[in-house]
Amino acid sequence: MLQVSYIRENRDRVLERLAIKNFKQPELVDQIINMDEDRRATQSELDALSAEANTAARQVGELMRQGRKEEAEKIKEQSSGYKERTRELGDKLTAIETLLQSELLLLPNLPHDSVPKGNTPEENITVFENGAKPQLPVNALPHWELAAKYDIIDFELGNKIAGAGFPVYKGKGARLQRALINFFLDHANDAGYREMQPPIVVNEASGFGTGQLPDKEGQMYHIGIDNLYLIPTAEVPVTNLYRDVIVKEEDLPIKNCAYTPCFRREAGSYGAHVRGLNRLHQFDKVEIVQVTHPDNSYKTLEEMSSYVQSLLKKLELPYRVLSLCGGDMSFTSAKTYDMEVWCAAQARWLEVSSVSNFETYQSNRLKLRFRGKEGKPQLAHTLNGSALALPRIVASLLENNQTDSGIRIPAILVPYTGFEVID
RNA sequence: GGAGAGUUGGCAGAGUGGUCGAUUGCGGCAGUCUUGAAAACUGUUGACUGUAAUAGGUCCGGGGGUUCGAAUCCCUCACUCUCCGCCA
Repeated sequence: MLQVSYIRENRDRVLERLAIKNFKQPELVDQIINMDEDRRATQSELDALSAEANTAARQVGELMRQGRKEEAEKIKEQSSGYKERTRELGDKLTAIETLLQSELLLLPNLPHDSVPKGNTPEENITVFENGAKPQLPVNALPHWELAAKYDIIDFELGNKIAGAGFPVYKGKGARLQRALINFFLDHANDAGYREMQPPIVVNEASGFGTGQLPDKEGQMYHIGIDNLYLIPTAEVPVTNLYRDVIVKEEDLPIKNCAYTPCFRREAGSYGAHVRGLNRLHQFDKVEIVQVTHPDNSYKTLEEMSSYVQSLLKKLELPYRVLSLCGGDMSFTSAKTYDMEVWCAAQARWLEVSSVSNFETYQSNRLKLRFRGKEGKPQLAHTLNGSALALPRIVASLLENNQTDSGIRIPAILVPYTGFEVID
């Protein structure tokens, strides 16, 4: 959520940046500014009235103490009207504030100056590409067929016990999952990220804190009886650890990592692009999250991007890095890099990580602040990224590394899997 | 699932209708002392809103009520803890 004070003081810049994001309702900006003016006027009116009422009440107390009952009674009578008038003004103020809040929630984050213009994925800019695409034999198989051939991932069984999008990993397939999780966690720890193991359900307040609620309610699995949500990403519980927190400036940056399963309803998805592991309702992911000083967040974004790339290099996967254009970035992000791996048999790039700087957009909602040596608490910046999401990494490993004698496991993973080939 | 207790500032913990945004202790910060540190002593120390700066206003789990006046009384919701039961 953007800060009203910032919008008020930087109207033209806000409009200009929103245009980069292809925002369709620029008129909201002026509406918000006007509403805020109205809010402040009403607030000061109410404040003045409350001050009067407070003074009168204090006088009554003072007179009673002195035993001057009659005078006290007189002021009491005069004061009886305050209640209704403050209530009226208070109701008006609440109404304005509620409306203002709901309009503020409609404004996306402002894209950083370095974010390219554009509305569609085609307009994203490839900033880096690494690794050669493997040349596969003509009889190469897509990963879902490889999964069946080697009996390592069973979509049918998952279908039977849960539903589509909930695969069962078997034997070496299951061990590969476990190996990847440990590989990712170990490297994140080495890179200074403190491991957390959060709940995989969250309450409503947490859903609001990171912005999944109210707008993405339908994307999460909801446990109605207890009013809890299955997390769509570890970002939600981990970032919410710092909700309503004022940290010390010297404790920044805070670096956390977490492995969790992730649950997404993916309502409305269909077609060949969601086959096999390409899109699932439940998948595993290691997430990295940072809370930084505003001065350092863009340097941190580059570091996180490099870190994710280092994992892809170690896994020997061909990948590219995209700088997302304004129109393709998520609502809450100020700048995003997507990492995509090449899946040779499908001949497609698949997104395996998205690294974003949210600047103060999340922290404003979360009330996540830091306090320096002097001065008032100010909002910190938050960033997060996948490091990494498993299914598409597995898809890419299976497709790219298929040979006549089985699927080759990259050397870095062998200590984790305990085997070199899936056959 | 049954019964009970509780929710106050970074933490602990007072406060049961009127100078209470809140006693006190710890912690933090600054100073005195010291070569330096510790100890001791002194002072200081919540957030939000608002103003050019003052002032003013709001906040004692959330919401509502009673009252001239509510942290304090009433209603309601949420959450936490303890004991019993069940159980990985």
